[in-house]
Amino acid sequence: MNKKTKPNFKPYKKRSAHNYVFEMLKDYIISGVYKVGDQLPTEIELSQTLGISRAATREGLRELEGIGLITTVQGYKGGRFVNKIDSGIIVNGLDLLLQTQKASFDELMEARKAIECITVRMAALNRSEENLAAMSKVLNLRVDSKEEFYKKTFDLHEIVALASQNKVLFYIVQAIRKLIFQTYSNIALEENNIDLVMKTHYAIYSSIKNRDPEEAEKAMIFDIEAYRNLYLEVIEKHTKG
Amino acid sequence: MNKKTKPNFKPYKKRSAHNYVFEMLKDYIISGVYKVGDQLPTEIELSQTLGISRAATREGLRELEGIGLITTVQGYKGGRFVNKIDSGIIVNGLDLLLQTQKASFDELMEARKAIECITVRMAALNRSEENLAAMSKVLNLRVDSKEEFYKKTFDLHEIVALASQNKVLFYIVQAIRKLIFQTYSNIALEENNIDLVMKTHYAIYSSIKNRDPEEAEKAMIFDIEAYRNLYLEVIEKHTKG
DNA sequence: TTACATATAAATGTCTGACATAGCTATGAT
DNA sequence: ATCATAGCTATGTCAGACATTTATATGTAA
Repeated sequence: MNKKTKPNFKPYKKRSAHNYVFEMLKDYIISGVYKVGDQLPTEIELSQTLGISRAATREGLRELEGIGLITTVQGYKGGRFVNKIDSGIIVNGLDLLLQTQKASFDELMEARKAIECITVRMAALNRSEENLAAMSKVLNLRVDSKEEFYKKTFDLHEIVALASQNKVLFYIVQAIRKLIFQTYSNIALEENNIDLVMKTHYAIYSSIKNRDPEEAEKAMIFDIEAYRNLYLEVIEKHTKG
Repeated sequence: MNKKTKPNFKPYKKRSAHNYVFEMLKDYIISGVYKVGDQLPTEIELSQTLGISRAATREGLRELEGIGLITTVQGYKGGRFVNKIDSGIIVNGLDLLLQTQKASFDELMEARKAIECITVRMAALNRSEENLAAMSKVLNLRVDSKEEFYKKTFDLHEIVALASQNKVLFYIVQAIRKLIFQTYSNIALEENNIDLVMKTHYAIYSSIKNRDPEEAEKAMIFDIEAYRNLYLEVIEKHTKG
């Protein structure tokens, strides 16, 4: 038997201590033993229970923190707490990726348009009555500040994506939208722009209600391009002023 | 001034030691000071340079490992090495998300179809001559094993996504495809299936060459649904046998 | 010469135990 | 009532020793 082809038998399952902590807690969190908001055992408890030093235990916990599964809080009543697992868990990775690969604002908006358009079409075909009710409720909300209006906009798009009845698309749309708003922040809407956005949102709602994918897509395109243009205008002003 | 509204002034930027290590190295990696494959300074060097204990340094490194930026290798010629930043960096997060939210195989395939269809349409409109040449080269490759055929299939879809000229879509398509193949592994293709797939791939290539988005989308749908059906057949057999 | 065993080197991995710090809570003085 | 303070409980940090891993170099025997 050649040296090169000799199989490299490894001892049965000899993981490092820190990795053991990481994998074990990850599994517990994924399988729901620890739920959102739950506090993990303290470092000391964990290390004593597992027979692993505090240092190695902390390394495992730090890796969990890296992938976004837990949050660490120092001080009295502090500890490690299980995060909610939502689209946020891919936003950082996507951000990192697009930053290093130097993706442009236009590419991001184009991708958003492409994906959110197909999503709104599916929403028009698959929406439930509850989805409609939720959209209607959000549309009829009175808002008193721009912040509330942004929130309302975010919520509406979220329900639309949800109405597609496809979780994968839902989370991807959410992630892209979050990334756009966190990277390029919110534009300063003028009163007349608010009116325009509200009309467009109502058009999206109507066409979804009428199960009309063509119209829904048109309205969505209009909405997204309006945002894009507003953003570019603001940029324009800034670079000039 | 009320207690509740009293601003909580924090000392100017007092980060924890481990977080300092994490952020600093992250910035260096993102900005390209450390490039793909580069070895970071050893723990000891880092901790001595920064005046931070080895334990805290290791925690920061472990967090970097969590987000997928570096890989740790033990032993002689070991160390910490900078990873390639590609779609892989979001695959784990997406996997985690879909696992906990219990997204189905069908939802994943449907999302893939939706996104890869719009991507192939854009490819048909935006493809460059280089893209065509790359596709042609892959299509004409002789393959001797199923593994090589899988690789070939993967490469073709990758070039198609690239031809859309949109990095965001490219990475999202890649991430979804990787997730599908790593989760549901590869189906056992029969000889006649290979022929079918090759014909379909050629149809995708032709329609992109002809700048025909409609035909390109049709071919892509055919390709994806064929894969889906083959997979379901295999599952069927397994549950019966 | 070749194959195999062994030593070495250079990195990460682990452990212990002490002390520092953060931040909510309760207590007591004004 | 308000403010300062001490205490509690968690994480944060440190120093220093020793263990483990693994490629490479070295030596040894067939």
